[in-house]
Amino acid sequence: MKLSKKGEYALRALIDFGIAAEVGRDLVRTAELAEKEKIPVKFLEQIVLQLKEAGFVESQRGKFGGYRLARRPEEITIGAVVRLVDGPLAPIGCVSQSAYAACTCPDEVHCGLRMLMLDVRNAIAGILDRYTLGDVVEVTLRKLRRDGVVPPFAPSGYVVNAAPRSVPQPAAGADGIVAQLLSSNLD
Amino acid sequence: MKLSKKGEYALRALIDFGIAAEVGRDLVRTAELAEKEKIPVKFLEQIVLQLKEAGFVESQRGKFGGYRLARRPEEITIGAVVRLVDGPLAPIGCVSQSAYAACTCPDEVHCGLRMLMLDVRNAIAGILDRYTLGDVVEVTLRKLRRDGVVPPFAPSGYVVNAAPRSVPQPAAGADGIVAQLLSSNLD
DNA sequence: ATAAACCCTACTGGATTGGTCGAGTTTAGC
DNA sequence: GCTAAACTCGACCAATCCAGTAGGGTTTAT
Repeated sequence: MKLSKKGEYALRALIDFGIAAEVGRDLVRTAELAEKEKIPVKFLEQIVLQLKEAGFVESQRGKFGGYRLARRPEEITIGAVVRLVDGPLAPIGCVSQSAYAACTCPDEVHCGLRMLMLDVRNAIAGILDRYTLGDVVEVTLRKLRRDGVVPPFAPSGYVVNAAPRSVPQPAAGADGIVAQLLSSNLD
Repeated sequence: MKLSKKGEYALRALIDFGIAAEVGRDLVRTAELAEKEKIPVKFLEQIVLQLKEAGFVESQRGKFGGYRLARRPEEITIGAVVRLVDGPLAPIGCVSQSAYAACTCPDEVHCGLRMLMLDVRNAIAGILDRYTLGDVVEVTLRKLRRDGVVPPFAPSGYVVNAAPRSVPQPAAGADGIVAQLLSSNLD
């Protein structure tokens, strides 16, 4: 049930673009991002390019160019990014919503395994399609602020406890760690 | 977030062994199972052998031999089987309980992505470690019975609505499809 | 003009997947 | 004890995917 390195890098990159935006930084260069995230530059370039083609990110070419988010972070779900880079979320083709494929089993209708895997796929999608880049950026920034750490990509003169963020709506029915971090004001 | 073919076949095989046991059939031959499930025989042999080494299944060698479950179906969680065949459930090493591996990201403590992936891994494990082979067999048999289909591996003379099953305890807090199927007496 | 950035395509070594093949070894029944 | 039917074991294999490398080409600010 793995997320590929590519998928991980894509998400890390987007999160960093989100943090940069939040912190008042416009463009971020791939070289800079690669160094910070310890990702091979040329590999990251490919990934970010794919993110651009998909409309998650936009670029400024030429000297002093770079990348930035093309949409508001709350409009980018994690699920959409993972599907783009790693394909369907479902563990098995016969329960995929976005890319159904009949399985080889002789009796799909009575297949208990299929029901179970449907639960798994719904659980995964329930999280990944519910939370957005905005949520993850928010969680990350909160943790950084709590520890008094200056966020990456902050322009010089950035003050750590600058903007007290508006508390976002916790996702209904969610009881995971992210939901807790988002709904509580502590930690 | 895929389950491998091997993992799928392993589960399908175990479910069939479970059904066979439930239906009064002792040993099942790999050839028979392979044909029913449309799995290449030699591939299935390898898989079943691995299931035997792990103690899920036991064999009777020689003519008229075959395989059967080595434990009660309620004692075999789906998660244990998937871990055996496909490795850790966690989408990413740094949130794996059974096989933690530090990720390459520079700041694991403040990583929002990690929190999110921890939620995902908990959601997956919450399902796969909660439900057992017994649950899946039960769901499958119920659906078959509802439609008046005679289960596979039933010995001749098997009566479809034979044993009214005891209603198992629905897993607390679970709200997936499997939980519903297990807790309701209809459908 | 030049340097610094993004853009694009091709390639590649290693691992994994999803098997196949060919022989053992064990056992039931004649 | 012979034989057929089953499990057991190890090697092999083609294709695909993964995780990058490599090497330019194009655009833009100064």
